[in-house]
Amino acid sequence: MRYPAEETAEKHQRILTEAARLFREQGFDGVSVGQIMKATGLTHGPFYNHFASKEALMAESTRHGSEHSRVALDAATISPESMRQYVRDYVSAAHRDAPGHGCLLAALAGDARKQPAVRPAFTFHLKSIIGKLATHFPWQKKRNPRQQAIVMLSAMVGAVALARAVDDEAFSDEILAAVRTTLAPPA
Amino acid sequence: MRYPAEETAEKHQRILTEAARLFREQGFDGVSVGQIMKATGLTHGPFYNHFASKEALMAESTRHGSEHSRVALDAATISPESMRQYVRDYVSAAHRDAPGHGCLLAALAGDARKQPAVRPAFTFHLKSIIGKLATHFPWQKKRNPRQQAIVMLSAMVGAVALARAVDDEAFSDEILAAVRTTLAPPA
DNA sequence: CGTTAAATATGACGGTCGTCATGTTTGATA
DNA sequence: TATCAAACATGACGACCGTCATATTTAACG
Repeated sequence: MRYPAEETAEKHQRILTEAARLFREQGFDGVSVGQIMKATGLTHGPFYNHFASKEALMAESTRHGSEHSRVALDAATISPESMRQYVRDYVSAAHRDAPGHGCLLAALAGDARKQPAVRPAFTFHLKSIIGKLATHFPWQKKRNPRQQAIVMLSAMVGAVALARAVDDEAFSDEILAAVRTTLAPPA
Repeated sequence: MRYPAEETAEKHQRILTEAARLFREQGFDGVSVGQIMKATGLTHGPFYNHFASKEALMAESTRHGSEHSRVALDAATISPESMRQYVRDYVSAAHRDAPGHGCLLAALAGDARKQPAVRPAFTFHLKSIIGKLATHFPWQKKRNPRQQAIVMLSAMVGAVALARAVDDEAFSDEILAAVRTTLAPPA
């Protein structure tokens, strides 16, 4: 049956949203097309009415997630304190425990290396985040804000990735606390 | 044919070594048992004469790679300058371009999260590296060496992971240079 | 209003993977 | 020396995956 254009567009967005979540939770290879379609309430068949291939979906869902994340960071640029809070929230147990709703960079850096189709979107996203951090974070030393932003974001991404990989909750918390208090000590 | 015990032990080690390399290059899910056996010069059959399952191999190859890496870091603890050089070599283009011969943490952090069997070895390795860094790196400020070590290693791992994921060599180099010169500026 | 084609469900095909079964060879052991 | 079983090669089985084929329904369009 042919469906109204509005419903079709909604389903398209739902596929993108569910894919972005599942990919961050389980990795690109850890999720099948069928699982994604089931998560949207459809069967596996109509997938190719919406996307050319799984690769194309990976790329597009990365762009989709990137846009969402960049909007969130933009909201934090309104004040120095909200920028510090952004960093604290990033390097937090809540973010560690919700990869499906968290940052692309921390969840998919390892996968992006092996997926040529997603690397352009991943690269664009990383450049964008670094640029915003360099411009809006309240740096103590005024020299080399871009270099400081790169180091800070590397530590943020590394800390969350390691905290997620570790099998010892106290140790995981220690990693997050160390990086969090170093980068953005509480007021 | 039954083979001499010595040759069998050699093959066992070769499987471990090749698996550790391939897993770091392509991820746990990106390498099949058959590929690993082929890399050792055997067919897929005898795999189960050496390991109980692919999961068991993942865990054991992680322990194997961990031991290798810890020996390399121990060699660097002989002097403050060699510790700084260790950090410079870690955050380098050479390391970025050779994941198969590089650090477990940067190559497999994302995969370890999804593989319960490898998380104990991964956790042990991370704790070990942090402990050695905290003890032997020539910190400027004498306070909280462990916290500084955690932040430093997070930035190292994050920088290499991001530099590998990015589709722009100049940008990738910039990430490495920023973190390298911040953490261990050349003498 | 009649025609077209888009979106869907069901099902199937080829490939890959982890694992196991089987037969064979031969070092190790008693 | 005779027996045992470990290590190997070949092959197969069942499951899953990405993709495509087909038929059906019906919104959209001329």
